[in-house]
Amino acid sequence: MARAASTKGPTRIQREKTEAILEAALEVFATYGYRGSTLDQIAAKSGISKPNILYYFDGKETIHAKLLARLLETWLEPLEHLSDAGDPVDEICAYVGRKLAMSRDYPRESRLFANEVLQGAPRILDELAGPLKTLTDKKSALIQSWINAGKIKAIDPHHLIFSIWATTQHYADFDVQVRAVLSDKADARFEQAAEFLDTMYRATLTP
Amino acid sequence: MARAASTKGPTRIQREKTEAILEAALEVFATYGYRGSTLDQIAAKSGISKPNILYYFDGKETIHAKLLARLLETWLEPLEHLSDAGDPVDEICAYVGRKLAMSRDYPRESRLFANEVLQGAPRILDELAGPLKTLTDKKSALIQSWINAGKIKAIDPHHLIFSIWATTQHYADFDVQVRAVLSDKADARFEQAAEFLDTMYRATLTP
DNA sequence: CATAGTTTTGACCATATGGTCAGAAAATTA
DNA sequence: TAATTTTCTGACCATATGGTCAAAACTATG
Repeated sequence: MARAASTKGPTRIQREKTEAILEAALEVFATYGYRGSTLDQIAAKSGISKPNILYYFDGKETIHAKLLARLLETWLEPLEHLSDAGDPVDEICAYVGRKLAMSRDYPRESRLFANEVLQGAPRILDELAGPLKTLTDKKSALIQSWINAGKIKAIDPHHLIFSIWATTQHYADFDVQVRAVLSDKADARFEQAAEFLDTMYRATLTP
Repeated sequence: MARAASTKGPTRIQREKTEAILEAALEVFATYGYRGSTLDQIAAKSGISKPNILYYFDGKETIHAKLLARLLETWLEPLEHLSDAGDPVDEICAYVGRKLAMSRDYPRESRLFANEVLQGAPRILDELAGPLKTLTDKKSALIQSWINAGKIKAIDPHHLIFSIWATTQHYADFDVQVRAVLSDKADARFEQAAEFLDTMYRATLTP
């Protein structure tokens, strides 16, 4: 079996191969979705034979589950960092910036998530209704407290968060479209987006 | 063959069956993406046997292509209606409203499009780089003229349009997530969104 | 280096899936 | 109603795909 004895951790080979498989799988799943992806594609991309992949993972489902679990760990992080330390408007704009940076630096993760949610989130519905909702409610309350204190304009906190998710993830999920429309100016899309979004959210929030 | 003689149009049966197949196919493709969908699913949902489906359409690909072609016809319509007739801010907000209404009334079409673009738009890349880019450039120029005339605040027109697409389509494409987060208040999501987006874009655009 | 443990593979299997086809059933027309 | 055309189906096929397994190849260690 691939699982090493409980006392020792995974061997070097196990770590390397497991990582190579997950790396290739992320690429494939993010591009074609769960059902559209095949073990043969992952095998080809990782350079690891299909039976060997199944030596390290129980099956296609398990690989996908592992990727999603990893993703969810880091996905909520930017929002968690939203605190009442600094100026509310700056705080929210900083969150927008972090989220946009994630679209730039981890577009595959964004697409993996988008594919999953778009298809009804069959494998992560519990996470959405649980941890995600809990965190969103908590941060919405924080935003509401800022509104009550007159520090930002009165808007619906939940929908503000939705709009931030939508506008930032758009640059990863709809990248092909963004590039097609911007064509020659596409290279600067993230800098342009950063400036536009900063302007928009400052205008929206500044009292 | 299913194709009627060139002189006569399609028969009643042809119209009905073709429509039933496309209706079922839209449902299936929007939910599972192209590769994730099967003819058997479409057959089951439409109540038309697989061989009979293939009597009306050349194959899976053709059905999908037909749906995309139809979609693109109507997809750009809301943006085309953006004119310099009324007040610029009202015009843009009206466009946001139309786009949000499409997410509410045609969520499957939105998801079909999202699935396609998310996976690299292999079948509609030409449409994006052609008609979509042309229209977007034209309307960006209109928005820029409003900026030059001092009628709205100076923002990047292309990214304004992206943000409108993102925020409105989010309510169709990420519906599961929106509902999970709003839970008991989910029923009113479109009214809430309409109000929030109107507020945000007025704040962003009003000079 | 010999042995025990780990990793890798080729061959293979069962099922799913897109698609074909000859002929039956139904509808239309003469 | 008989002939003709359109619509529909069961049986079938080729390929793709997730997964299995026995044995080979490799690695680490006493």
